Amino acid sequence: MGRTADYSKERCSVAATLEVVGDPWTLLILRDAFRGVRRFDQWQESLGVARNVLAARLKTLVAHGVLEKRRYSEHPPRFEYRLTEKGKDLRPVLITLSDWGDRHVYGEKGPLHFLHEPCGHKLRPGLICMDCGEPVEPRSLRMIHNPKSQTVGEALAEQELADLEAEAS
Amino acid sequence: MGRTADYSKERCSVAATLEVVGDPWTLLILRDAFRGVRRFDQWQESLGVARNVLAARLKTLVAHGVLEKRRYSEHPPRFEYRLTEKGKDLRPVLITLSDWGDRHVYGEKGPLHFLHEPCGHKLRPGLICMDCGEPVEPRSLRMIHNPKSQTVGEALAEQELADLEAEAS
DNA sequence: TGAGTAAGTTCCTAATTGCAACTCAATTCT
DNA sequence: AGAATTGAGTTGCAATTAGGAACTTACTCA
Repeated sequence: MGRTADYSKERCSVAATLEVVGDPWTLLILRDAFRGVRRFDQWQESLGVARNVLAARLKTLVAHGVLEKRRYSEHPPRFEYRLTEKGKDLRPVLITLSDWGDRHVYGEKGPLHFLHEPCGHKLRPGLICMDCGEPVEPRSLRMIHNPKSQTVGEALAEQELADLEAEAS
Repeated sequence: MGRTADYSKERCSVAATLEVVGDPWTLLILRDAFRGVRRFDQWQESLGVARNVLAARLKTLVAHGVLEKRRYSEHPPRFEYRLTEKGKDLRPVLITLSDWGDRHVYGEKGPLHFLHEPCGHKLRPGLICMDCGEPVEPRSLRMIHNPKSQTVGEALAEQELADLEAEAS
């Protein structure tokens, strides 16, 4: 049937996230959004992505509540896309992706990095457990998987309903 | 020309990582690898991915040094795939993806989570700066982008050379 | 001898991406 | 005033890719 990967029958939070941001280009669109890109043509020029694909991606990101579409000019009707809080919460994903690319593809000379202003260093991110404050060691984690929970598709549908209700109020 | 997203001309560590793990299914293949999956048919059954696609993904993950292919039986020739150190370093990416899905799709009732054994809580991951130890606040980061650095394609090519030399020695 | 398993490969079809050109509404240059 | 430009897409077509199922290869086990 040739459609692209469909994770909606998985029961997994990783798959759930990928169902929203896992399409080709989507994460780079979001990277640009964090850099301040808000308009169609800025993305198009920055990424060189096909315009129809960009239009489709923006539409689904808006549908999932990651970006918000706003009219910023009435008279020539013009729109911009801004990260919602939900979208901004994806920053750690971008940071960890960037860090891996830096260390394993570019070998410390990465072209994109984050400056941590309080200390003035290039950010080397580390994960901690917010409950005990300790750094997360690989050995200290157990992966737990509850096969009885909702599928990604079910959870996304419910999420959309909740979004609609929130808007209505 | 209809080929799927090609990030190799970007100059960006995020794009670099996605060039390696950004194909459909790849991150779920890695998620399973972290859960202990090592064999072709285990992945095939767990994901329901087409076998040709799975074979192709495993091949590129091995080529990029994220997985290692080992023969675990001589006589019926049988192979398994294990995460390399480079592959294990992707764990923070999976953790942040999982955390976002948990919070924004499943709403705290996620089907997959990580148990932090030292403190016994479900892991709520937080990012810190490893230089100063402070938590990373969105406001405290500046994104720096050096447009003169290598493209993703150049860096990956160099990386592969380095891998080959390391093997030869 | 026949069934079963692991790890793929091959073949075909259907979706999707990529690309370029085109639309539409309004604004600015000449 | 008319022409060109800008922003934000849409439309149509060709080239790939993913999906699906069957087929191969090389053994083991009953």
